[in-house]
Amino acid sequence: MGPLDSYLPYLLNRAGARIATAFGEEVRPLGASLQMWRVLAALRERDGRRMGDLSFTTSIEVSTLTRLVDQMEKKGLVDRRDDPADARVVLLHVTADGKRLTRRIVPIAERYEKVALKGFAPVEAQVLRAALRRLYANMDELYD
Amino acid sequence: MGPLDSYLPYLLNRAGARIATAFGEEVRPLGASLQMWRVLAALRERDGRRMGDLSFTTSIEVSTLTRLVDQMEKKGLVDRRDDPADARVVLLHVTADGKRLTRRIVPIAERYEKVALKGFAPVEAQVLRAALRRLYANMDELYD
DNA sequence: ATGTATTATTTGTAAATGCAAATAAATGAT
DNA sequence: ATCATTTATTTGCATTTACAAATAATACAT
Repeated sequence: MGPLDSYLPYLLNRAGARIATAFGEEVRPLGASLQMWRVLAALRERDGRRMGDLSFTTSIEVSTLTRLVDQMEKKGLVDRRDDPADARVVLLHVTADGKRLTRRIVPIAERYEKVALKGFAPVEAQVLRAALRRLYANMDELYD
Repeated sequence: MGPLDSYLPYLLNRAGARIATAFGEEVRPLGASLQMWRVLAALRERDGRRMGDLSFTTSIEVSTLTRLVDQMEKKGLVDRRDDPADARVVLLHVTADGKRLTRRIVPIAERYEKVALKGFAPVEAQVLRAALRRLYANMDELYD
């Protein structure tokens, strides 16, 4: 029907990709990537999480996450520990360096939030966030 | 500050990735991918476009696009032609098969639009689209 | 208690992506 | 007219990613 830039998936991807790229460039000098930031942000909410849990909350595929965590471990940002209760499980913990890095990224993330939402009233921003959550939930229905 | 799922870039990416994946699965049986559909949709708006132009309107990186178009050409969906006015330029044209495929994908794209926006009033959908365009434009300001 | 099914993570492998360099052609300045 | 600069596309290469298979450990049923 309409032109490409009226398609929601396109608009969504385009905007998402642009923010992701810009943000990624911003945190690269700190030795991090967007995905690493996601993991750090998830661990900031709750530390010592299992891989599957992290995969779910960050929306990073588990096999991708494994390799990402490999890198983060090499950089000394996180720590894989065994779960005493279940030997299959790996619990991921932030290190002191990881926390330091997190503290440096937080203000960048906040700035990006501002730049992306420039000209949006607070209500509009909340409406947008709500819409994106709804949209995400709607896609669940396709999995039956 | 808040939890990961209050960050706009995350919400955006998560929703975008989910739609992209689902849509991709849907069109794979037809021998297409999401990105191919983007190219076809752009050519449906206007045929005989140059690579750089297509890259811009589809938001697909030029080098990625080159290889994507290689595949599409092999499948007989599009046709690379020389621009008589400028020998550097490649003009991309849809073939009859490409048009046939496009006609088969259009209804799928429309269905996805509906599924993604289920429960949204038409106004809400338009507000969302406008917000995504604005957000995309806002990111331009970072390139100075 | 033993075998089967389930769950958690990792590894193999192939495809997609993006940056930078290479190629090729046009434009503009001298 | 010739050379340097810019523009358009492609290729080289390294990184990211995802699916599926492999590995390892628990849980469940008999």
